[in-house]
Amino acid sequence: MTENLERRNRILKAARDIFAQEGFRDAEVKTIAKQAGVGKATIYKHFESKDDILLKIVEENFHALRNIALQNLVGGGHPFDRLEKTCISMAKFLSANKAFSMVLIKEAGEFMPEIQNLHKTVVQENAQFADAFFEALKEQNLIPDIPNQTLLELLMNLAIGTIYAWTLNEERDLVVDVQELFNLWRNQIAAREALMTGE
Amino acid sequence: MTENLERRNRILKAARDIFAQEGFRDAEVKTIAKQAGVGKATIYKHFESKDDILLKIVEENFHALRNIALQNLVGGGHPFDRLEKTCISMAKFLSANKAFSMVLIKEAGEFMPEIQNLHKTVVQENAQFADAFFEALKEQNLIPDIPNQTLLELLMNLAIGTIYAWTLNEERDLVVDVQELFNLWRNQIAAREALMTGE
Amino acid sequence: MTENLERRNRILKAARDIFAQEGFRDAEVKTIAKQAGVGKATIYKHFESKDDILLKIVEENFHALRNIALQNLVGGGHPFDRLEKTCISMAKFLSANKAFSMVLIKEAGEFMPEIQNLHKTVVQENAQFADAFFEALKEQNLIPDIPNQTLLELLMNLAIGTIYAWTLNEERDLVVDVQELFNLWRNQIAAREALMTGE
Amino acid sequence: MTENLERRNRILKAARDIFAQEGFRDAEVKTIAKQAGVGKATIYKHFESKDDILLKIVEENFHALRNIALQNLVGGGHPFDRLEKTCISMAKFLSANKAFSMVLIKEAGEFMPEIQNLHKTVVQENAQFADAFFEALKEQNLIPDIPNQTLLELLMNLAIGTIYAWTLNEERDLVVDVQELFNLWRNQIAAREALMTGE
DNA sequence: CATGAATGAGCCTTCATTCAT
DNA sequence: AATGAATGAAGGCTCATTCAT
Repeated sequence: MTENLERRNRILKAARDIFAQEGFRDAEVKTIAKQAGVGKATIYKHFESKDDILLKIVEENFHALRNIALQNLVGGGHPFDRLEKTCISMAKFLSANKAFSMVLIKEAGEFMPEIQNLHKTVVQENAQFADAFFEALKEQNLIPDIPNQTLLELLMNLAIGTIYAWTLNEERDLVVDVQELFNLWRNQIAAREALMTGE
Repeated sequence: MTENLERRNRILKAARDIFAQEGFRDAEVKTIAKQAGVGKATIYKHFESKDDILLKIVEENFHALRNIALQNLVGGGHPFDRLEKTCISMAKFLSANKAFSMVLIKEAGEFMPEIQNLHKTVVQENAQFADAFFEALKEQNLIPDIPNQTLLELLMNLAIGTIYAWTLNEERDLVVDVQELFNLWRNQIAAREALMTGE
Repeated sequence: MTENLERRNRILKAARDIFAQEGFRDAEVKTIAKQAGVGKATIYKHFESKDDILLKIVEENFHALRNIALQNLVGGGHPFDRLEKTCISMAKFLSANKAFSMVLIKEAGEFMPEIQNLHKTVVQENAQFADAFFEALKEQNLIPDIPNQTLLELLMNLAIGTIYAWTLNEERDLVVDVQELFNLWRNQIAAREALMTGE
Repeated sequence: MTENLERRNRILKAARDIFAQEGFRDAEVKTIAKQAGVGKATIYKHFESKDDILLKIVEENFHALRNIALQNLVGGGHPFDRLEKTCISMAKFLSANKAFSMVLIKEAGEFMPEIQNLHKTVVQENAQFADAFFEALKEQNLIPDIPNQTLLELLMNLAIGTIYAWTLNEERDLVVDVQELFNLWRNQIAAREALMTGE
């Protein structure tokens, strides 16, 4: 049974890689099978169709990514630190699953309604969660006093853009990029603090 | 001959729309031909292959986009205003050519090495140009004193993320989004100015 | 256009032959295409699917067969002679279209509900027609005074059995077989006449 | 060992039913295995291939059918009565094994040369046997004085047609149909006797 | 010259058969 | 010894591309 699971994971991994390299449409089931070291028919024992493989990849990784976000955000400590820790953790996950990230960016929202729904759901969930979070940060003047929705979109767009650029560039390191973003942010905050108090 | 050109443009426009709606791989040449009001074979009189159509779409729009950027950046006025004007102009172009934008986001970097090269070229060109630009802005403390390369990447990522989100969301208005971004920026700068001078 | 029709008929003929030789399920579209001298895709320009080809073969030949029956039955002359002429004509048609006959016998009633419906329709139509016909024959004592339905089934079964045996045997000649059947019948009638009148 | 035999019979029965319902080509080995309550591999312990199952089904039932024919024909009593008893017995066997009958009618002569050979063998055997039989009937004027070969074919065709129609029609009862055929025959003979003697 | 009919390479998926447990 | 998971050959159908009209 664990043998079975291991095989399933090999297929998923192979599919992620192939989808990431060649795109979903261009990827052939035959290639995935070869890369996974299984026969073509075996794939259809584990998944209903080629579409189903993509769906499962997105679903399972989305699930993992959401768990990472939730676990890091709800911890103790300063909200800003928690945000940083969360983003770094997510960046690490995406970095460790670059193939998934590429698939997500490439095929998201275009291929299957299921993926679109997933996307919307996650955005909504995060939106609600982020609301309370932003307020806490604003109280300490750590972020500008602009509408939470605007802030979320701003951060999301920056995040998506950063991830998108990273998927296109072999030499980029997403975790470093994110870390530098926070460093920059901290510096800006510190500079402002200095302006307000120092003078 | 002008008849010919008009036909070619009809094909390009149709292809942009179909590619944007269905994705490059799912789009059928037959559909493009029907939408363009020409026969399938006519398409092959103007383009070498289906791939070639995509390439030409990206090339020509990239060219137009670059021209917009150059024309706006090199003008007179305050560098920050020029940046804003440039971004707004580019947003308007992308907004007016949403199909192209969607195609670019969806297929960029994945499909053909040619597109990747285009992308890199444009980034490099802009990098060199931006260098002088950023320095001017920094001199007036309009942007933080961080490496130009970092700044460029930051802005590019934010831009790409904003565009990406816009392509996925029917209700978004890219020009408005970009304008708000600059408004926010101006407000932040103003707030800091107040801090420095007001006290 | 007539070119198109001729191509369609070539495909139908090829399909009939291949279906007759190898059975519907074992027959490959590729083989039919090769035999018809067209490409595989051309077949799908004329027919929706492999199933559709079979359906069309049966429909069109059923139609022709029904016309033959109707045209011969309604003519003038003695009812018995008309019956004989009709059966002989049908036998000639089946004989000239042995591939169709084999397909009909092999796949009838098993493969598609459409074919079953066709069969029922034809039987019902013939049943109504036959009713009047049998009565005329009975009045002259040319057939036994048993229910028409029974008579029809008897004849139908004999016909089907004769055709079935013919499809399995390369050396048989259906027209000769049917002719002999009628000769035998006439002899029997004559013998009975002799008995009744002669003595 | 008897355990083994019982298993084999379960497989044969299941195969008969599935073949009858879905046709040989459409029937899946998996389905047969499930219906028989055994694993797929077990089937291949008992039979060489899917084809082999069909062959064995036909062979064994043909054997049984031939035994029924021989046992009833060689008994005492009037030849005509023996013929009737034989046909009724065979009809009963076919009726009790409708699945086999359907398989036989559907796949006979088309699928495997082996089945064709079986068919020919049985026909020839019956032909020789029938020869003596017909002569006896002719002596009593119970059948017309036409060549035995013709008579046999006539009867065979009628039999095959009757069976064929029965396999296509859920509501038919083969035994009743055959019985009525003989009743009709007897009535006709009686009527002729009356003509000859009555006058 | 513009066209759409023709084409075959190629894809996803199925299923008879094998083999490791 | 019985099994079902694994497999690859094969088949129906599609679509980018060509070509005859």
